[in-house]
Amino acid sequence: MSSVTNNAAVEQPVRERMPAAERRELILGHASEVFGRRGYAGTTTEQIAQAAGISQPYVVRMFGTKEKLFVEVIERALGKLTVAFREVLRQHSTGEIPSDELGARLGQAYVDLIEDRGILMSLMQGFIQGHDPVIGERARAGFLEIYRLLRDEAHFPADEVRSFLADGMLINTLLAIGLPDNFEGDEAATELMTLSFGAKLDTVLCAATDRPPGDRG
Amino acid sequence: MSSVTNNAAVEQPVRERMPAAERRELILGHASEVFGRRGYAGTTTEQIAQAAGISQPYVVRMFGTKEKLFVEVIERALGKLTVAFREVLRQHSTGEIPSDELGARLGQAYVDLIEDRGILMSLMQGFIQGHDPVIGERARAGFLEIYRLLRDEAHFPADEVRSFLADGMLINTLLAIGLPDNFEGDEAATELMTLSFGAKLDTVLCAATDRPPGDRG
DNA sequence: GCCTCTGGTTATTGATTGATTACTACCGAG
DNA sequence: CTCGGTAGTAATCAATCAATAACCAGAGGC
Repeated sequence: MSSVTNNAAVEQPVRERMPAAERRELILGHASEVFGRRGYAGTTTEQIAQAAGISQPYVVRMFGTKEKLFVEVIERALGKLTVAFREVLRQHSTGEIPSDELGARLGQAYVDLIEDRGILMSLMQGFIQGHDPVIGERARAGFLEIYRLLRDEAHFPADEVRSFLADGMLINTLLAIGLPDNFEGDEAATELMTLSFGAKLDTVLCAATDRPPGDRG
Repeated sequence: MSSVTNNAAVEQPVRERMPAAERRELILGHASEVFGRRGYAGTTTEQIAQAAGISQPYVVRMFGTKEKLFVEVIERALGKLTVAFREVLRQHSTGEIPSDELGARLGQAYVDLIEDRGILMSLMQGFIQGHDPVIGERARAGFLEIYRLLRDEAHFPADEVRSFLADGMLINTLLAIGLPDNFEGDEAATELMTLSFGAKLDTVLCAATDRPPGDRG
């Protein structure tokens, strides 16, 4: 054995074997992030592979095609979103949350999702891809699914649902243009973000720069 | 003169020479539409060329690079948006529009822009491209420009501006997922679109299917 | 009638990129 | 121990695409 081989053995195998299901979820997580940042067409399977620390062909083979991977990504994001909402609804149904707080709590649940930016951004990238026959179909269905959930399960008046969704789309857009990462103290940007992100502002700004919460530099 | 030549003269030359400035604007218009539908990375210069009825290299040579073309497209969209808003503000300053109607009129001006879908959609595609160093920079600056216009020139309270922008982003998202073209009578979709597009609903649905306004098929 | 500027075109190329193929390594069961 | 299934990789390919180069045509001044 050469010393090189010895070294390789000593330096901890960064890539270890992993059960397929676990690897799959790991890829989906990284794909969410990359797709969310660069969009469907703007992302290469190679970029996702690098983010996940594996080879490009493995990404493709595990999901069949890039398109199928993307659909799974937005399906997963949609799932996480509805789970978060339904959890709030469950707490409401058990009396843990009074009716006059339900709206605020659902809003809070949405804003909390900002922390995993991949979820909201990849969803938004799915929405913007509405012209695509496959992706668009899922995007529309997903959007309406959320609409119905808020109207029929949370029993919000239709226009309140509309307003709720509008606020969500503004949040998505502000994240998409990268305002928290590039506002550089701009007064208008700060004001708009304060109004839009509310109590979560700190978290949003820290996620951008990797500073601990509370540190305004 | 041969009869062929005569024919050609009669059948209007589909491609005639055109002053550069005019050709430029024509390309920008078609590029808005295609970029707006398929996104920056998802659009090829060839698709834009075909839409504009010219060759692909001509598109590239006229704008230098695909990226520069895209930046010009969102710059143009931003321009049309601010012109529309400032026209309302001008009418307000001359007393043609009372103060208590200003918000509704600005909203109307935005919704009116739906008719040229390329404008709103290409802008949105610019927003979603926020990670790009060149495009993102322009997208952020443009968004904040609109924010300041509404706050400092229309004198809206900050939270009303936020709410106004949120409504706009919802409209953009509904158009992006292609809901007006693919709702197929879905009750929830109809309700949401009615609330979001208001009086412009007819126009939106007709632009989708090329039916004259009023015809609900 | 020639010349040149403007408004185009065709042909081509070098890089990317999603996908396929064929191979290797590890691990647990019998 | 070996055999098969699972978890991967390296090598390669066929398309696609933005960009460049080289060329062509009409119109108008001189």
